[in-house]
Amino acid sequence: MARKSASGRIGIADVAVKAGVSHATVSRVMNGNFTVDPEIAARVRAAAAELKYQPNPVGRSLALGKTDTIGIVVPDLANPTFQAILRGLSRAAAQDGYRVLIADSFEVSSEESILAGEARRRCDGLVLCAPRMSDAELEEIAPSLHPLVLINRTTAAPGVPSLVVDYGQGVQDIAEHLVELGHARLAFLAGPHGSASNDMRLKGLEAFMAAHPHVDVTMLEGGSDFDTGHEAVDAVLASGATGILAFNDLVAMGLMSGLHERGLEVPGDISVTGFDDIPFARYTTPALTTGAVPITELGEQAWRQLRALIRKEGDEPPGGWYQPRLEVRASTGPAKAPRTTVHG
Amino acid sequence: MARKSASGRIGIADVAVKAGVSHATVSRVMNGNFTVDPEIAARVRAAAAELKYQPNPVGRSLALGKTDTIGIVVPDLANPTFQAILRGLSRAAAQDGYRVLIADSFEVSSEESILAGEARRRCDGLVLCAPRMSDAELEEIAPSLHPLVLINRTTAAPGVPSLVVDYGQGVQDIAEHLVELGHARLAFLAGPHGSASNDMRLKGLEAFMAAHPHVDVTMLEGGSDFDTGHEAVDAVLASGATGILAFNDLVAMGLMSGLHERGLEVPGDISVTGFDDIPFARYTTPALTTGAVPITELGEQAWRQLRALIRKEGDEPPGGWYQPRLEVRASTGPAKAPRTTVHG
DNA sequence: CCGGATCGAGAAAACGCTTTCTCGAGTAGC
DNA sequence: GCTACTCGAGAAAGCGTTTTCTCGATCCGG
Repeated sequence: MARKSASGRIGIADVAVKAGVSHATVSRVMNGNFTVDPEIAARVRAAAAELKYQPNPVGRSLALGKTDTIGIVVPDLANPTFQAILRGLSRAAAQDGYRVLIADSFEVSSEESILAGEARRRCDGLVLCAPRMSDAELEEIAPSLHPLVLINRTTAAPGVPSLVVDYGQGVQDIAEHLVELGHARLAFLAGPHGSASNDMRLKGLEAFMAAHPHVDVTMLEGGSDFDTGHEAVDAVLASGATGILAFNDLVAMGLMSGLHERGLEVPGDISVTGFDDIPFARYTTPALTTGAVPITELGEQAWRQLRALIRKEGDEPPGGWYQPRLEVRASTGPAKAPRTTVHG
Repeated sequence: MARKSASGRIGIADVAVKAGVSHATVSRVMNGNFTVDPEIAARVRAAAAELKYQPNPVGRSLALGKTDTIGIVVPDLANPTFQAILRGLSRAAAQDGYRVLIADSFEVSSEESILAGEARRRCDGLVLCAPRMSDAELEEIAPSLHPLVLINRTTAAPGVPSLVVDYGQGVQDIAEHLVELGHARLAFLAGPHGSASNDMRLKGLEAFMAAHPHVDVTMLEGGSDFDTGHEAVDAVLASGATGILAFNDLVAMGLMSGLHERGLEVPGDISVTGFDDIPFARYTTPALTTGAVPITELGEQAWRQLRALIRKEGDEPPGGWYQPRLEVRASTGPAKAPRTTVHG
């Protein structure tokens, strides 16, 4: 516990002494309570200014029962998608005087739940970003995490808004685009196992395949980063596909880089598409055709939802559903004459 | 104030009642204090488990005078360099049970100082990332921010470790590389005004120019993002330079993209270099020659420094100086026959 | 068998703040 | 001129912990 007094930092008590009033009065002045004599208020303000007094947020939080902080749990801070969400969230929250505490689970889904709980306890609310945990686990802990907003994940637990991108429709749009360009053999470079957004893409592809029985779609194992794409070159070539749907832009970039090393032309030999439309997608060579998701906006929306929950406002429509927009750039083009399997 | 009791959440008091002991004993048990009867301890633990009790971090922070949180202030969260630092910092801090609070100043240097102070008060320490504020201002507020670690910036204020990348040497290495390839006309696409790391690059170039009076170096206005590079195409071409040192990888990527649109070959017509070696640099086409900085490691080191300060250990050597490593990739090549000014 | 040392746990103070409660002083009303 | 009411500010409680203080009980040696 406590040294005799003053932990070095100056507190409300020091101001009170200097101004010759009580703590209570100082607090009242600092919080703009007008039931205090203007002359005294001025004296207090002067004392506070002179001592450069700034209220201790921890004491404040304890008394007020709020921290003016929200938490965000992401599976991988290295992923530009989550960075963008974080950015949007942070900016939006900052405008309302809230700060963001980050918790990176490093894709360890077993830790996620504890991490979320711990983060939540320090904050007034939580954003759970594409959690990898099971539906059952999510549903179980959701109530204890309230106010809670989910991104790219839904739950049966009540009162939890979800912001989700319709990846299923997105991949269908991309696949359609490739088919229109004459590609008859497609390949999908899948994302991480257990990723809900990957499942949505898979479902979308199933729908696509049902609607286009004549199109051949190969499923390939994958991941979510450059290296995944780069290492997938052999598998992609072996598939004989001429139109490749990469899990996201990162994978697509890795793949394009790998194809380039093999001397293959994009889109001359093979068309490549990404997903997300991260800022870099516009500047690859060739510029990447992708499913554009307003990622930063997603973060902003997450804050709005969370804010409504924190303030117990009911007026914010709960959750939201984002449609990716097909962004056609230079990495896709007409299919060549049907290729046979080529060994790289 | 306060409602009668229990704000919904269960507290130490509830556990105490259920276990039939005092708050104090519960606290002792939770904190592994062994001066408590094992039988009672078990009872407390059982009660705690049954109620799913988790200590309130705010109350804990107030009593302990620590928050187990550190803050980081960055000028722009959209910048991959700062993202990487954040990632390294977050990961390293997490391993020691600390969380990271982020504060994005959005390049508004006037806000930086207040932002830093506010963030600091909520945390046990602060990392100030390439602050844009003036030397005087930095030196003035530094003491009130202690424990404080600076990245890419130094200050005369005592007790403030600095982790700085030797951008000056880095650009010199890159410039040398270009000269060795036969380039006699270089151009530097500068970074943001007021950025200390830009100043360091400028100093490095001055040294280079002094050592290479026969090499022509044009200074061009710039910034730190894609668009800066993209928009600089005209200026670059007008300069007649064949070797371009972009402020960082982002600018280089934007520039390459712009050159590509103009039908110019990199490195055939013009060699382009970046700085930082962000993950994307390896995957551009052509892959980007750049000055590689161990950015994530910088974040980790920042935590080590900060931790030493927080724990009041003296054994951590204060600060550090990072040498960029020239990473030669495909975006640089032999100079063509000297070009005359070309209009794009 | 008794006194001093030991030990374990409850009571209470402290962390720094906000807010209710309380009470004295000033003011208006009759 | 005295009561009733208002207003402003100090006292104190409370937020949820940790930790010192205190004290009864146990234990040991003399």
